[in-house]
Amino acid sequence: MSDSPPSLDPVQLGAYFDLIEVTSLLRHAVEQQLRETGDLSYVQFQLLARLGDSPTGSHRMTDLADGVVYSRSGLTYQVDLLQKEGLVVRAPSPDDERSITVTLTDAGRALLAKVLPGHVEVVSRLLFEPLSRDDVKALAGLLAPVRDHMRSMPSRSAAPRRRKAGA
Amino acid sequence: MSDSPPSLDPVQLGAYFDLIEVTSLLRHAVEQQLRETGDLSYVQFQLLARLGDSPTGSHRMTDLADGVVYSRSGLTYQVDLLQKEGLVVRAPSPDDERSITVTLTDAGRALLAKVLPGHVEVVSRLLFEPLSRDDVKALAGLLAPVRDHMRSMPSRSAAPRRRKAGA
DNA sequence: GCCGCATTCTTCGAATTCGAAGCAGTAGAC
DNA sequence: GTCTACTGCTTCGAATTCGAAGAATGCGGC
Repeated sequence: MSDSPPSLDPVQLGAYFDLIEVTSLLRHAVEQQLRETGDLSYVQFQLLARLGDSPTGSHRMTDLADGVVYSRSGLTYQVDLLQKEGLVVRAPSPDDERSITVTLTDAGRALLAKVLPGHVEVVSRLLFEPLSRDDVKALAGLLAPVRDHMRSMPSRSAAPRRRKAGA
Repeated sequence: MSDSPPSLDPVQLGAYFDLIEVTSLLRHAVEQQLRETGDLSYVQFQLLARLGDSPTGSHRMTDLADGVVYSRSGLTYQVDLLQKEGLVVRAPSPDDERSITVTLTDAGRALLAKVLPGHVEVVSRLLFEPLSRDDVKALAGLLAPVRDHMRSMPSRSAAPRRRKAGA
């Protein structure tokens, strides 16, 4: 029940804090750039980018929400906005009537292309400037397993149907 | 004007995406834990933690806002909430009448102590479980320079009062 | 075929978030 | 001393965010 000390290494603590701080600062900077260049929020950009990466240019709502770590209702709201701007289109999925398939339009692709260079520029300048090529490789090698680990974790309420719901 | 290619290395891209994804997932998990254990949002926890770290248990509003990368008005709102809960106290700064000094109360310290173990547990399980001790050291060594670099950057509009505001 | 349960998406209300505007207090020029 | 610009904090309105509840579809056992 208590086989771990109630605190983290100083090194761990530093890594954790820096991780949060670096990401916050990066996000903040990127957000400004996206707002200025394409009037997009960070989530909206992430959604467009994910759709643009897909071979079909489409994804289901649920997969998008999980992908960018966002609430379902929040995603509905954001896709509404994107659709109003003509950047994406909603259509019922062919194989599952419950699902909605979101697809990038040409306008969406164009806007993505318009904001990408500036986005890349900010990320390069803020995140990658102080890192050598090997540093980046090391960072990627460190983060990928963590990502996989987190994605494979039960989402903190995955098995509540386990009788009793005890503890 | 275009001395950098309009795209990132695949390795850079992977590192960037994983960074965002890892932090989003971690934040999400931590948020749930804090909400359940102490009815705190992540920002609120960060604020209490920062105050708890300070030798005096206090900080100026502005420094807190900058520290956690938050808007000034947002910070006012959050400190209001914390004060209503009796977790912090506001007082005018002795040396500068404009500044407000926020100080952690005993109740705040107690709540911090109450949520910390669970917090540490989540971070350990999600972030550090797949990383060896050396991995963590490497990660910290990679992120610290990036943090310093970002903090030293002009905040994207830092020198607009410079005549002409030219590029 | 039919019932119960899970999954998908949306609507709704409440809470949070930000930027712009406003109100002191401070500091430097003169 | 006084004027002007700047800093630190709060108020305000608008936009976003989430979770809970609701409506519709799919899936399994029988």
